[in-house]
Amino acid sequence: MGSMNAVEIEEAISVLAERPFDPTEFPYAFLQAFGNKETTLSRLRAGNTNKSDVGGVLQRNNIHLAVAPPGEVSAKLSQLRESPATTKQKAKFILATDGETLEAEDLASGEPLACAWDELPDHFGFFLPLAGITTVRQIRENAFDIRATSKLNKLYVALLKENPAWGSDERRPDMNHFMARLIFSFFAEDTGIFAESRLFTDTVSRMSAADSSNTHEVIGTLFRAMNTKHADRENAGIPRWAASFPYVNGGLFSDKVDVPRFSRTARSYLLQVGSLDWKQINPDIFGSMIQAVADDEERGALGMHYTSVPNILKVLNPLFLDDLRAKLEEAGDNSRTLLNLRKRIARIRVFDPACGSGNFLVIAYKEMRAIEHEINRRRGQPGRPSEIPPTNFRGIELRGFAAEIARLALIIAEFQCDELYRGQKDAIQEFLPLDAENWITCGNALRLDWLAICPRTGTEVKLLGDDLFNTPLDQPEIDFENAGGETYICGNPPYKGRNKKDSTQKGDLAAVAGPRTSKHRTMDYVAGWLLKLADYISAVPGTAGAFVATNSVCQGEQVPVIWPLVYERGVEIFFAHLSFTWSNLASHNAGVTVVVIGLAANGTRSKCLYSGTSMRLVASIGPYLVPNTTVIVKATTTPLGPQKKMYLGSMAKDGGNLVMSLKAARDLVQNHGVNSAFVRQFFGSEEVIYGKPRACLWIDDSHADSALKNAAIAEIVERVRRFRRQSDAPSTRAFASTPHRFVQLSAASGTRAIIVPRVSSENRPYLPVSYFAAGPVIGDKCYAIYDAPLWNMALVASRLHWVWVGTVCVRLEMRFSYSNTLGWNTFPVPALTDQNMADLTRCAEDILLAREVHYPATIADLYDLETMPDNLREAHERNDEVLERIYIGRRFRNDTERLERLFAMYTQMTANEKRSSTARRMRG
DNA sequence: AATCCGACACTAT
DNA sequence: ATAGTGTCGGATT
Repeated sequence: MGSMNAVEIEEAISVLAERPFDPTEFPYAFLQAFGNKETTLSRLRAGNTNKSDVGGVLQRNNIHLAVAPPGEVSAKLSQLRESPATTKQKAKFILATDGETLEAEDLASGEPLACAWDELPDHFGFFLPLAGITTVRQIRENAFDIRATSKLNKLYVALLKENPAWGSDERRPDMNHFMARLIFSFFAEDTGIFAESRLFTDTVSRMSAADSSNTHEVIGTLFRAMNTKHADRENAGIPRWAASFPYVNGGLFSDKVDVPRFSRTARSYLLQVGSLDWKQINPDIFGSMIQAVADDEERGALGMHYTSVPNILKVLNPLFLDDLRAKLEEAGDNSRTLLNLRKRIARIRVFDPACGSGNFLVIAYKEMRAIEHEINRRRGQPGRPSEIPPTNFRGIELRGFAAEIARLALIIAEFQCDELYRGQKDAIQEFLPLDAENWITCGNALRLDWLAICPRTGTEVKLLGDDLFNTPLDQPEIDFENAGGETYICGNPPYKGRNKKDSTQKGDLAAVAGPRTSKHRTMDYVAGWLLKLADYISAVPGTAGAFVATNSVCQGEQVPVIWPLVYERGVEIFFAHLSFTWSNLASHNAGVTVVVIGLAANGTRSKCLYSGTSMRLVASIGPYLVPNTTVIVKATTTPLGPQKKMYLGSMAKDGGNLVMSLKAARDLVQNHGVNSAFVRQFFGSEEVIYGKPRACLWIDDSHADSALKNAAIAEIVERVRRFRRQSDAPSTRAFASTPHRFVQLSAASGTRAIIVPRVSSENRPYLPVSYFAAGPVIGDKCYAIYDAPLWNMALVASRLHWVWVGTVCVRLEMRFSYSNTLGWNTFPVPALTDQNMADLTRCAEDILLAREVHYPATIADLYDLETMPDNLREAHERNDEVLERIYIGRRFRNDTERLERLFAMYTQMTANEKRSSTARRMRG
């Protein structure tokens, strides 16, 4: 099976449906459209793999399809359904067609499909499981949006090819604006906004020459007409054939913008896009798909950056929609209460300072219209004009095309809601001309003053440009009539981790956070939005906001950097969704793990913690998204308690040269005369967890000269030198002069070591930890405690430590990512008596002995939740029992209690630390 | 001089 | 192809 994405499949099916029906070739062409390779098809043709018993084509585990004699499609489908081969070969679909009609069935769900042959492209989504695309239901329900995206993309590319200058930075906005006008025109001609159906497409088709030479002039004339009031058209020289186009204006048609020249291909794509049924557009989904069209880098993943509505509602519902719905519920049929609620809704502003193509805004708008409609229905006023002004939905977006689409998406959403709740006639009547205001700002949200875009509400004075905390570089001059009311800020801003920001993004973050902390470089890019949100909330009382963010803003080193700055504004977390994966339509869903964080002024909202579908009320939510504690844990280089010092292993930075497989090392010694004294076992995380060491070259400076006399060693070392010299990082280049050794020899070593892998699976009930005698090289994917009493290992292996590290250290997606400074040194351990240490040492020994029994089982084997041996489980239970008795004199009831105790102890121990260091300073 | 992170990056199945 | 689970080394303190 190929790896075509939905957009590519749509294209292939469209091509198939446009060609004359070929009964012999159809089954193969169909399979090809879903990504089957030529070799697969030729084997089916030859009959080797064709299992059909009704004269069709049956691909195992896939589809049984057959061509029917004219008019006998239903009969053929029955035949396919009843065929024993269909069941035996586990076909997922059956399909029959005679080239006039087509019938099919999804055998798993029983869902039928019947359509005319040439409508097949409208239903391609039905068959997507054939291409391995099964997970996302939305894609099937939004076949139109994918088709439109695919065709617009072709048009966009063809236009850029014909007008290379339009791809430049200066002209790109014109190009984007042009595309937005086109999309609007297609929508308008299919929804009755234009006087006749297909008016735009037909006019272009009729008036422009087939050789495409004057297509741009025709379109330009139509756009000009739409920007000219009827009374002025004669003076403006608008020709008669453009007369039936309405006056649209709004921001959309007001500026004078050229039309790009069309090639023949571009013209034909234009007409194809126009022939789609734009009534079916879903502005939220379409927008997030189409925005990739104008993005050179993203175009490869066209249509794949769709964000699901349920995920967006994870932000909007707890932020304010749930409350509105609850108020609606309470109001019942009380006309007066309902009226007040309607007035309240009409004054709510929703502001997304990272709005992309506007899907948060569109969904918020639609949900609010639904509530308003229900109010009107209960008050006996169905079909009443909406009081919710689209100008209350504001956004900032950096990418020009996305910003254009966001504006358009809101316009379309408004029309569709009017049509749904008030009927087509009213919707059309009041639709034009469009409002002139542009309430989506194209710009850099971290550089703009949010108060200028979404000013304080109520009767206060205008606050344009009054930014309390920063001096913006660029201020849009927006002065909306201010309705008064609540403001809700929402969105899914971009994430860029510590090492992934480009220089512009670093600058943006420095502008926001630089004045307040020198550590802004460690913050994720998304933190800039969180800080500006906190600023806005403190400046405009009553505001609440929620963003989707990478979960690492609530973990590890970022917590002590970001959250004090939020709290310092008098702002707190009032709801949060714990980590979940943010999925899109990309086939290899490089998922990112996110949280949703809701912020509001201290004490203004009750606190809700969401996890999956469950929700619980809590007293407070801390920056680790843990209930009832707002403690922040800071990395420290020395242990807080009695635990011994833990060191990071040695870092290779060798371009994969010094470290090698055992086999390669053996080959060096046996066949290339390498002295075995220079070869040592090497352990990283994986090597520890799976008990499979690798090898590395380990050459002391004093032996470097003699080692390099060996040709094989010299060659390896030369490759290391080259790799380091070519590195972008100065910290690596600096070690190009000592290529025979690791860049960093761990600060310590010893005869025995307790080893802790850095990254490990979240599916184990205890952190992996191992114990080695001297000899192997410990790589930087491990930490080590050298020559320490074994009770240190008892701590690492405890459930208490699992809970602590899982909370305060960062995670890679959901994996544990261990840290000495953040997780080990900060781990609150009470003072230990000699007896305590002896007991814990015994527990650690028992754990090692329990593992020993199962030799050669690895840590991965032993700590698999399903198959963990009883004796090992018992050894850990005893370890936890002994340790927890030291903490509180009994076992903890659960992990929540463990965490609460640990945070309480941490607070106490760090307070003592502060006091004693102050005392030391005073004495000194 | 030491370490934290990854709108990830692999491998195994 | 996707479920499962940690490499690797740049950028930062």
